[in-house]
Amino acid sequence: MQLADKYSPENLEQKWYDFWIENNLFHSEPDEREPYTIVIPPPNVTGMLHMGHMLNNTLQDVLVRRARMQGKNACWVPGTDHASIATEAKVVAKLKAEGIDKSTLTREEFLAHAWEWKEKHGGIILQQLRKLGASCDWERTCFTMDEARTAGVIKVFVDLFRKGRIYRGVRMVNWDPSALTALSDEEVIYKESQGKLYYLRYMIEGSDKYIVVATTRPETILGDTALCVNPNDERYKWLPEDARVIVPLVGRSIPIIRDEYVDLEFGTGALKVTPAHDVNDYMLGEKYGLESIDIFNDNGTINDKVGLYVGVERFECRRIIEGDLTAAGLMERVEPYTNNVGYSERTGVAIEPKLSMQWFLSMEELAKPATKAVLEDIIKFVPAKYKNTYRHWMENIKDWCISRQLWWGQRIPAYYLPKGGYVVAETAEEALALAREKDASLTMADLRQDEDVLDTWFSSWLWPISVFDGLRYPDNDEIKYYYPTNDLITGPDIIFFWVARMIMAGYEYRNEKPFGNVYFTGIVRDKLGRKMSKQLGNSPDPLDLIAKYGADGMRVAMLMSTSAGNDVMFDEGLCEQGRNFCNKIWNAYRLVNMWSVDETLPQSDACREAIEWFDEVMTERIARIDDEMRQYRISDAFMELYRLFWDDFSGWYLEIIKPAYQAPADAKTIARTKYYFDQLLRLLHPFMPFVTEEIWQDLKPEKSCISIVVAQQPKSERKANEQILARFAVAQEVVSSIRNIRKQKNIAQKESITLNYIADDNYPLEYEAVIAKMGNISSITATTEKDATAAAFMVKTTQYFVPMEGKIDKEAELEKLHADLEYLEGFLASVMKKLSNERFVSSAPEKVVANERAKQADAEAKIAAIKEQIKALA
RNA sequence: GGGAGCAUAGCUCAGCUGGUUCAGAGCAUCUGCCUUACAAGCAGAGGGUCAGGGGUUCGAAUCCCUUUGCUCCCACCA
Repeated sequence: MQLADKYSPENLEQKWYDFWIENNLFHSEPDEREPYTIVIPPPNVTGMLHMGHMLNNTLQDVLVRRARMQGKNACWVPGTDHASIATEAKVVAKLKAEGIDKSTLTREEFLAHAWEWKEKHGGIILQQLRKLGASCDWERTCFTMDEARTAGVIKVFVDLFRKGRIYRGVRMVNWDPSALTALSDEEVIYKESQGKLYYLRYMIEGSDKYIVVATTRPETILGDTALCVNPNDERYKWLPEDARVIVPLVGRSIPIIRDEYVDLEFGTGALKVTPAHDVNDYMLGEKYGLESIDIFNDNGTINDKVGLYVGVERFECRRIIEGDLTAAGLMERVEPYTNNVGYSERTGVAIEPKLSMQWFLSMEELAKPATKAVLEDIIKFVPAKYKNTYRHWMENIKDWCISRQLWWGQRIPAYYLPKGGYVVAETAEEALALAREKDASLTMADLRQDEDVLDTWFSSWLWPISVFDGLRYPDNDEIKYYYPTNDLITGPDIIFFWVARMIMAGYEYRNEKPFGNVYFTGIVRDKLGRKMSKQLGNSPDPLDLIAKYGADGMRVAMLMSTSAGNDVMFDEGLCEQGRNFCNKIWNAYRLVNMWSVDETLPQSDACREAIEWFDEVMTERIARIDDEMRQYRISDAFMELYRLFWDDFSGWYLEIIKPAYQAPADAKTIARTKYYFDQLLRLLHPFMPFVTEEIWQDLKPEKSCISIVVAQQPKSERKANEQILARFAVAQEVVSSIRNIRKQKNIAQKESITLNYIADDNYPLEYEAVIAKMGNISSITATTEKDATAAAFMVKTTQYFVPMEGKIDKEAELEKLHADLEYLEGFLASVMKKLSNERFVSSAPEKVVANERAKQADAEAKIAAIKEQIKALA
């Protein structure tokens, strides 16, 4: 077969992906084999593939493909997340662009638009994953809002409600005035923001004195219902016990309360209390029975409760009120101020703390087994440092606000009764039955279902169970077989949103961990260390990169730059390196493929030696790669393979066995070489699926096996022979020294040379044939004579001479020898210093001391040899 | 404010149980090669006070303390 001299992934990747799908190689059904399961972190249904997905899914695919090749029943379940708030925002924006306002639509009409949007844009991301080579079981594709998943969610809600874990109540929540919904604490991002600190005058009722209060939010004075000072504050001791102040502009009279909550150091030591719009003020309000005045509409404009600034947007109001306060002489001063402001994770607008009626899930009990599982390594975190983060959050866990004032999502299965009260049930029929227990006259028309939907994460947290329909059918064969899953690959940014909650759900609904290991990836950054973002425009389109460098090249780029938990500094150069590696593999195959085989040709010594050595290399590296993979040191494992293929196999092994131009190779060597190639391809396949399949199919090492996808990984079943490896390393060093001499003396590789050496019993010269081949040496001879006219070098304690026929520069040679001598004497001195230290010899382990003695002997031998060489030259 | 982590070659990082894998890899750089698999290649070279200081130890990149600089998470005093 004629192969192009450049590897071109374009057509071939699609060809093999189709081949894998046609042959159903990624599909899994429960059987007698050991299962290996990964559930994908479901991307947003309308999302687009970005670099983070590439990293995450490359890693998952490596693990899944490897497990599959280790004889496990590998199952990677793909799917998407309905992403309640993000998707709804997109649909609202799209409708707006078409001139349709969401508020003019009924719930049903809106949902029809949303589903239409989902059908059109949904799942594109899953198509994109195929380009990467992801070996997902596509038949199992799930959606967090499909029928089975929704049924599971509703069942869980009802169950938790009946267990008393879900409750409804008015609480201070994070309100998103843009999405018009409550958010959980985790969906609020705090950022430092430049603002102002306003010092306002609150006139004391019936007096011309006033108290100055510092606030960052002057517009909230509309909702002030008290002023608070610290009881220990000397500055306010003069205030009468029952003093009251007048809220500026508003004119409302409010009490002064005294509480140690107020920080004496901050501002003026006086705090305005707005129970409806600040979490801490809310607690003060509860404590002192203060009135709570909600001054905002849901969209963040001022409502008509107070009668001022009605309909004005909150930030606009702040600007206006600053002027009005100043005009009224109630503004003491304004200072620039930096403070932390919470923003909505999804819409980016400033969060408004707001009192509202929401559904909550009580977390304390759920957290207990989940905390234990991670702390005791029943679930292993990689890297382990995230255990601390997890523990801290779990031990201070707060109740989860699970209701959202949205339409896109699972509607809360609570039904309100006409005369107050409500029932919770999986279906309207069951709800009616329950309602009738309270009032037999009720009909379906009397029930009004809660308008809210559930937080997206309330479906995602069930994902490892729900993808196997283990909530509706807890005893089904699939869940029993695939659960718990093995590895979860995700980012640390969703450790609370998702990971922790899945663990809680796992214990609550399966009484078992949802996964055995969690591998946390880092964030993909650009090479300057900046987070990739649309705004910065520093995020390359992964599909463009795949088109340019091939999926394998892209995967290599991700693999080379990632270690668990560390951010990835992405550089397009890495893709290039990945592509080059594909090309290297490709060309190595071209080489092996082009040799003709002569069945009668005996195996040369060089070939025999190379095979003896490479057997040990493979044995050793396979063990090392296994070990690294076991520790999830995926990047290191890959790098090990990269060097094995490039340096050891291509750079040494193939060069040694390579026949002269157009000369045939012996059958034995070729067979072994193809065997190595097969083994290497299998090792590489999980990392680089396409190029390995392309070559493997041509190599056809195993006729009965349809694809490398389902071929088995090589195993390391014995210990590598260290002696062979060490002795070959000596030979390599000899070759390398010869290359140096060639370079120094300007002797071309084509020009053959001779080599003499002084035999050394400690290090007998081995792999002579390899040295001869690689060094292009016509004869290697043992002598006892030093050769002053030769270029000399030393490996271990053996001296080598390359005869130069007088081309030697004596002075330069001597200079070099003296430099070596000086170095060795210094080295020996440091060794001797250690060995003459009584305490070192007595307290260091025997092995270490013995090693120092060996170093001493070596150095002494070398020094003696160099001194003789100097004598011979002089 | 609380917690975690990081600092090793120009860049990205290994270095796991203190001691021959101890100062390493890949990339980049420089030099020489268009050598019949691959210039997307080959061969070679340079480059580091292991952030600073102190301690423990026979011995420290590695353990402890400290200073400095950076990152992340949590909390959210208006």
